[in-house]
Amino acid sequence: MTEQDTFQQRIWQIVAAIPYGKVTTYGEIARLAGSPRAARQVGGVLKRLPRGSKLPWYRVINRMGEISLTGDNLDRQRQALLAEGVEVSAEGRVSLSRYRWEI
DNA sequence: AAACTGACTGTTA
DNA sequence: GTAACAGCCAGTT
Repeated sequence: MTEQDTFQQRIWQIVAAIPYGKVTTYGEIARLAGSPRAARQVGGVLKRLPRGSKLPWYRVINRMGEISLTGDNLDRQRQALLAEGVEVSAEGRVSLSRYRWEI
């Protein structure tokens, strides 16, 4: 890692800006970061977040309005969203029309 | 340097 | 609504 403006740093900054109680998608973050085709890499950045990071990584879901994680990880993300008032089904479904972060 | 990986997405059927 | 597929590209090995 360097001191330059890396892709990872741009992702961190954008995720940090997602408002409380709102969600956005991997693809939208990629677009805001200037790499509209790098949605998959956004997931990669979040996967490798340092332990103890304060970033609201759990506000990022996929374009279908679903949590992309599975198993226990899905449940952790679901609980984090429920804790800020975002309705999430047991399967990890969120209503994008209601909770999407609009810039 | 080359190969591999995958918290994704758009298209097609 | 589903499923398969190809492209995608930063990080990791």
